[in-house]
Amino acid sequence: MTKPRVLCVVGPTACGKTKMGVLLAQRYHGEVVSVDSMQIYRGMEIGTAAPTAEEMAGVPHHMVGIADPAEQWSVARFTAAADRCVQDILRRGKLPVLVGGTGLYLDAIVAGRTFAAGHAGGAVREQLLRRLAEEGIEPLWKTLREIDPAAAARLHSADEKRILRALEVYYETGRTITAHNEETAALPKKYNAVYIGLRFREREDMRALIDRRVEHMVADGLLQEVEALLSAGLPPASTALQAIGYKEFAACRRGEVTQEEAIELVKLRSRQYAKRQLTYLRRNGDIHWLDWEKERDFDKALQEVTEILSGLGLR
RNA sequence: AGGGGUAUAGCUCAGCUGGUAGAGCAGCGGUCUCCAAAACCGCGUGCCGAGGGUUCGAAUCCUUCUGCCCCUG
Repeated sequence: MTKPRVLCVVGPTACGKTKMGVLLAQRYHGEVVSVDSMQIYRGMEIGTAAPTAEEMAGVPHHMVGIADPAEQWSVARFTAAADRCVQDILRRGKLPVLVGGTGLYLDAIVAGRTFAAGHAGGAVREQLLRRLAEEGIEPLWKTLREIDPAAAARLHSADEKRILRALEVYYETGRTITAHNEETAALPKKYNAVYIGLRFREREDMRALIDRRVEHMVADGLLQEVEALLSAGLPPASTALQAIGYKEFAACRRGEVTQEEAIELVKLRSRQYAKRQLTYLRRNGDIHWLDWEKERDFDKALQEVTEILSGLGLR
């Protein structure tokens, strides 16, 4: 039995994934599944550059603006929900087009990866956090070294998040995270993914576009959007408030930075984010990269992608 | 015009009494299996403003010039 085919559009922020996703969905009779940890939240359209109804151009989009920002979504929850969308699209005989800025999420969906028990807010996690606050990370890291030496060796002793998670998996399941990871990594991928990557040949051109885009967001009312979100009374630790643009303007509202400083910070964080995305994607050797020269030329890009895909038997 | 101060990495600045320089931020590279737009790790990229002098040896001391800042007119 052959694995179902899915099309993936990847790349750093501001490189045209949204538009390319729509063009490809139109061309190949598909539907878009957004794979973005922040676009999933409602009321954050401007700052996350979520596709507008106009940009969607009639193509069905999934996983965009469907969650309350007060909710805590995570990789596990997201991938489970997104995969249901993918399955549904396939069942209806259409092509899933996964458009994603969140590399980990996309990988997890394509691999059909499952996550071990335990999650933020869980009893075990809370207890570990308490231990962290009281004792610091050293004792926790040493504990991990006892129960899962491989994980302790792999993780840097300052990596609190992953050390906690590794311990959590052990306490929740009685098995080490190393064992769990080895097992899931050995499973065949769930989907036959074709990757199209968008990026700029020159980093400077990407930066210029990011700067321009942030200015547009501000002009389009990013501040008001943040205001609305905050006045809705989000828990301060919300995942949604980790989004670039929101945390900076929240600081602006608290009077910690001026509006000008907030704008510059958003630009800075955005380009650092884009760099991390590029790093993450670099290890995936299956990506068909399209490099923009200065400006984005979607007509030309779509033509190139069509050639690539027809070579793979997609029409 | 006179007096004082300052000039060191892309930026802000350290560098005591002489031994060819180091922090933060930025930048670059990387890790990533439940907060991932997150978290964590690694890397210094330099004609120390220019010229001259003292010295075995000058970012450091002396001097001239140049730029910037402050004060007095």
